[in-house]
Amino acid sequence: MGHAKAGKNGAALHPEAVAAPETVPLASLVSRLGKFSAVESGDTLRSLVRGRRGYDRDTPAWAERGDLASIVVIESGWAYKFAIMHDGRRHIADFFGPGAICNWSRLSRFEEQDDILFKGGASVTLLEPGLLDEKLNEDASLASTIKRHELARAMRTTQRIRAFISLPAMERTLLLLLDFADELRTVGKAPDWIHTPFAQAELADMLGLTAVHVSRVFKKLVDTGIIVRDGNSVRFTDRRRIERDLAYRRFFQARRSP
Amino acid sequence: MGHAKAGKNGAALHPEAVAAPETVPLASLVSRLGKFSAVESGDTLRSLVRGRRGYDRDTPAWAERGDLASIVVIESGWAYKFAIMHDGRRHIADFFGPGAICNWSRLSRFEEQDDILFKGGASVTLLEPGLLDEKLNEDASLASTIKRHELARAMRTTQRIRAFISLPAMERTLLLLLDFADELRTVGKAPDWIHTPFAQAELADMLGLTAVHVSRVFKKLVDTGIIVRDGNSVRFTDRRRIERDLAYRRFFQARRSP
DNA sequence: CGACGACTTGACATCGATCAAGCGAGGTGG
DNA sequence: CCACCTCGCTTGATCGATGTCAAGTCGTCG
Repeated sequence: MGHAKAGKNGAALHPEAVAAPETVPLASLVSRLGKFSAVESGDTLRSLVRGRRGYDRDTPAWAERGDLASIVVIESGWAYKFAIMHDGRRHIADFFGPGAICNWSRLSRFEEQDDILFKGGASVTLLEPGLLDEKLNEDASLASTIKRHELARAMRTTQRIRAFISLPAMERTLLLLLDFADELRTVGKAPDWIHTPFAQAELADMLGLTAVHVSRVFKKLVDTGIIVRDGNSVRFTDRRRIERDLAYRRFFQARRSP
Repeated sequence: MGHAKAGKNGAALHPEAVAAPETVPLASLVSRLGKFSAVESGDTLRSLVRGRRGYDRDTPAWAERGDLASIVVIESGWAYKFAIMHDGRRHIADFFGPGAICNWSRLSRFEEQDDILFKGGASVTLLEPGLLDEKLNEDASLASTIKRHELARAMRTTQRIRAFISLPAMERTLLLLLDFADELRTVGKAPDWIHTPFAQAELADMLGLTAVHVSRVFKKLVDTGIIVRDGNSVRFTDRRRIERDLAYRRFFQARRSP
């Protein structure tokens, strides 16, 4: 992941990371929510749009400076939530793929004071927080859909945290890759090839490892035939088996066509 | 902690762990909430009590079997939330001291399917979930108090998770001890001596370490003069310094008397 | 007294971090 | 267009941190 072939802003060179700017806003989010409800919620949500924004290079947004006053929804590309620790290390607590809501949750409405970094090539839609709350109070079906979506994220995070605290590096890394695949599945892609624009140093800050060790873990995973790499992307040779071995629980199931 | 001197059910021998059975129910919880609001909420809460229960030895409660259908509030003693991982290891995700609500949160209302273990000597009060929701909808001030209390817990957990993923064993352990002190502070104790009934094997399952290594870490902390031990209890020689070094954030402040 | 559980300690193996060097692709400036 | 720089990744050598296995101590409980 983040291999040199993809360039400095890896995502910018990949079609799925720059496709969105001309599409209808919130397409990714609406597609995600469709996995949790048959009700079409696009029009309601689109009435809350306050603006859009694209990032051609990695761009941090600082909570303190009010950069995150609007609700941010990823249209395309990726972002992550991070914090600097007392020893100077950066910890990345969560990541966001297309359709994810970065800085709002009805489950835990308190201020997460974490900052967010938008990866180069990402584009986002901004929503009005007050209006969203209002809509959700009116529209119980939409509220319940969003709640189930948030719930799935929360449970996936719980599963990941458990692994990152207790398991060795290889299993942590595999589980993170499975989470990436899960995140991609949310927007209808059930990709063999898992692609994200994250650099190994960023993976390290998610995993609680060093970048050097992440590199070695990937090498070992390739050498033992567990994954195949092509530039920025990764493929499991037998994903089912890995999921079984790790007791991995999927939270974003592909939905039968209605 | 959990040193042999305290016996098999460590907590049972310590006065603060067996004091409650004859006191008014929910005394610990009400005392905690007093840190977040000047409003006295004892009578309202006590109207929800469905029963009480004491544990003379370590007792697991299985979510699957419906053992946790009521809301469980610790009167005295300790408990923790745990799950068994795919490799057979046990992970302990959170712990509960006197006054804590074990299996309910308004912030994240979804089912945490974790099981709970009540340490020997613990006694708990059971509340009616439906009634609590009802009360909170009626009583905005109580709802806001409880919400702030839950918020403090959530933020403390976030801080702990970060440390447990990224930091080495010694710092993890220190932070866990500070969290124990924080939990004790919630019920008005601002103890020099931090006392919990947890065994080293349990600390290990919280920290993502082995019991043997926890033992060595404690030895090193004593040898370097950072902590002093007396049987089951621990005291920091300079807590302020440790809190500063770890950038530890307290969430349960001692409240000025009103 | 004997069994047991929790903790301790030592020897050793493995995992992961650190430091340092090198490589290849892009980007930049001459 | 080429020379050079930077960035992300790789690799090797080495060190420290942590896990594993095994033996031993010390209380408690029956």
